[in-house]
Amino acid sequence: MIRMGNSKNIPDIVIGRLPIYLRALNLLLAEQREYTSSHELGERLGISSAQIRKDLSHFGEFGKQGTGYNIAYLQEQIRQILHVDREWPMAVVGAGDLGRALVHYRGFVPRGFRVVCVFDNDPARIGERIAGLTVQPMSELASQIAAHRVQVAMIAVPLEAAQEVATQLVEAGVEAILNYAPITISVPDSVQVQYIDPVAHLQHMTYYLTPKT
Amino acid sequence: MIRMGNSKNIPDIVIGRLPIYLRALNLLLAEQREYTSSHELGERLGISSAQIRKDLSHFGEFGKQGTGYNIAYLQEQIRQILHVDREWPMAVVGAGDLGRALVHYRGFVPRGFRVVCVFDNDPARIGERIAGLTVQPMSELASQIAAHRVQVAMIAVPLEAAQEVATQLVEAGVEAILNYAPITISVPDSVQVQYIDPVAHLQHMTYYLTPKT
DNA sequence: CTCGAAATGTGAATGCGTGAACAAGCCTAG
DNA sequence: CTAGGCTTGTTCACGCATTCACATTTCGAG
Ligand SMILES: NC(=O)c1ccc[n+]([C@@H]2O[C@H](COP(=O)([O-])OP(=O)(O)OC[C@H]3O[C@@H](n4cnc5c(N)ncnc54)[C@H](O)[C@@H]3O)[C@@H](O)[C@H]2O)c1
Ligand SMILES: NC(=O)c1ccc[n+]([C@@H]2O[C@H](COP(=O)([O-])OP(=O)(O)OC[C@H]3O[C@@H](n4cnc5c(N)ncnc54)[C@H](O)[C@@H]3O)[C@@H](O)[C@H]2O)c1
Repeated sequence: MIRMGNSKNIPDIVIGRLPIYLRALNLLLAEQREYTSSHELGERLGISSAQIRKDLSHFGEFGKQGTGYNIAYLQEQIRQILHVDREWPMAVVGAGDLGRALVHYRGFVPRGFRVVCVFDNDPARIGERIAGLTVQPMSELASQIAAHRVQVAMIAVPLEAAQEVATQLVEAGVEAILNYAPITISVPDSVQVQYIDPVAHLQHMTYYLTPKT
Repeated sequence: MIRMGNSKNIPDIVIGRLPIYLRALNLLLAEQREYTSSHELGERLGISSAQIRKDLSHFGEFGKQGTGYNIAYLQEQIRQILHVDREWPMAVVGAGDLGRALVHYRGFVPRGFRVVCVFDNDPARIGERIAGLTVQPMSELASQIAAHRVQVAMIAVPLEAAQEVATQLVEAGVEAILNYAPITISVPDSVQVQYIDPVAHLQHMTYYLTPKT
């Protein structure tokens, strides 16, 4: 059985680790390496080798006993599992400091994503050009998202506007949202949402610190 | 017993949720609300009310039966638990697109953090002023971090440079690092590390999506 | 060709986190 | 003052995730 449990219900936490494995495999490839092992990967990532083997075993048998994993092959398999063996067009809403950094970011394309449109509601910003894209008014959002077949969007507007923007994105057909505004948004269950809040991470760490001053 | 288990070993995953609770309390306060309940918080955050009550009970008894939680009081308690009832000075390394957005970001100060210095190794960038700060050369890193009593730093350099920068930060005395470069870094166990990799979040979501084209 | 070292994939055991349920306490309405 | 509804803090049971440990396979050295 080449591919067991492919359509089974894989724990979400396992899916969340696959991008980390993929990141590590990219680096190993860049180092001209051909084979690696669950032990080496675990070492680099601070994860137990048993966990890596078990995670991968949900999707098939990618390794060889005594040898380990062929890096290029495993990388390709994980890319297929995560559906990043293609390029996802993305929309960015909010062309402020963060939004502009995201549009400029060259790290998306090599990993399966490309920003294809950017929106703002500030008349002063609309029309501005960022990395080859023109900032569009919100009135263009629905039509642009449809035209570019956009399923993935990033929200980079102030928190007061985040919920409304999320609603507009969902109505336009977006199915996955990465929200940078520090607020939990409400969307239909069928829409994927992830959050990035650097302050939450910082506060998590300061719990363990003793103030110096 | 007013404060039970304060020094006990609280599960790390619980600590990770406290900033989310804090974020929600900030919003409720902004809405002029005085009391809330575990049920309301759970509703807003998509978390079960039982979990919220259990998480909080690790640190003490902050609510009143029949009434719920006083928002301002609970907020203050969580701020103390997380040690953000003060302002942590922070360093930013890397004054590129992302680093500049971080230095400009006005969301740090209201939640307990302030960027006090920023570093880069590009001669063209050194001396540049960003939001009132001057970009410093890496040779200044150790002395500046000591002078400002910096314990927390953010890494916003290309991934090739991230490990070396992390090592320098640790040597300078930094105890917590928020790493934006998409690579797992190696530091002593005594140093806290958190990662932000938007692509990892995006890839996590695309697993659940069906490509439209 | 044989042997030993290395590494996978997987059941079994352990440990941890989550949700259900409830006794006890608080507040308000009447 | 009392009754009823609401909410907390906590116990318990369940289920999920992680780690352990090993049979099995592969490779390379001698
Ligand atoms: N800058 C950072 O480093 C950083 C880091 C983490 C999180 N964030 C979060 O990201 C978001 C954006 O941050 P920023 O620093 O870029 O802010 P910003 O103020 O520079 O940019 C926000 C942009 O959103 C636009 N906007 C406002 N309301 C809008 C609406 N209803 N529809 C469309 N566009 C709208 C504004 O015109 C502005 O251009 C904020 O929620 C912030 O908390 C920022
Ligand atoms: N721009 C984004 O939206 C974004 C999003 C997520 C993650 N990231 C990550 O954040 C990091 C920075 O991204 P960016 O877009 O700002 O890149 P950038 O190239 O614009 O900026 C990087 C800066 O780091 C400086 N630098 C390089 N090597 C250094 C060293 N050894 N010491 C000190 N400074 C050094 C460079 O001079 C440059 O100014 C990258 O690792 C990137 O993958 C960026």
